[in-house]
Amino acid sequence: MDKSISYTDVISYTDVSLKNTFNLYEKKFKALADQKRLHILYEITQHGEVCVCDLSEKLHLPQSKLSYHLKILMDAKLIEKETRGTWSYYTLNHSEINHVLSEELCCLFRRD
Amino acid sequence: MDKSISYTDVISYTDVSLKNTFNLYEKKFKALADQKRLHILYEITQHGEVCVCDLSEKLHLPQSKLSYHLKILMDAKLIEKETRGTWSYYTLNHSEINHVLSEELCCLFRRD
DNA sequence: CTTATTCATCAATTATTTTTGATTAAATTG
DNA sequence: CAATTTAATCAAAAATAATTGATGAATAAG
Repeated sequence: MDKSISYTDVISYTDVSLKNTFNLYEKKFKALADQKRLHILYEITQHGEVCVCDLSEKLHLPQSKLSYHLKILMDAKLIEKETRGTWSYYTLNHSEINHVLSEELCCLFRRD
Repeated sequence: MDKSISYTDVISYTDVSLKNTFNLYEKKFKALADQKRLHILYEITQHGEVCVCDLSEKLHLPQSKLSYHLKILMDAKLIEKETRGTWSYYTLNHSEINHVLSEELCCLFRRD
């Protein structure tokens, strides 16, 4: 049994809410920390909404890879999904994106 | 020899500058995508400037780990270093930070 | 009801990032 | 100059994340 004290333990002990805050933003920035996912956000920003098949053509990526990356963006709440028929349409979660990203990133990864 | 065409190849062929843009932001968001590094930025935001030994106490992390994480923030140009004597003092690179992060993150990871 | 389409999920492999402990370098102090 | 302090770097190991190809679920269309 490992009884050593980890970074996370110490921080949670001294300041739980701060630790939760870092945790939350870590997840969001991790989702943003990938070229392919930034390209996905760019395409959604440009077109308003896109389906997986649209993205597959634009990014030259197979469907399984796109589903993987879209899930990461979804879990970080940076995008939202609406299913119509067999298609899934993805859109930006503006409030979350705009909360994190500066206005200067408008039209690249966010929309005003 | 691998002749398969990668995502990066295709994108650079069709739009070099867009690919470079994604590359640049990927690096910045990667630097932000870690609890410990967010905590480092928070401490710098709070105190204006900090040395590695300050951070070691505050975050309960060994020096080598901090140097590693500080280098990642430096490479992403999110922080700057000034060495005085045997100490290295780290400060925020406000223009870069504020270019990327929203004003709503003021006082957490940026300063206005 | 059979076939086709769209997309999510899964397990195994591969790649990347982080940690660890030690070593090195530079500046300071006695 | 020898000893100490501060911090960067390095190589090996451990931990995480991404890719791959296949399978399965849901809807639509013939």
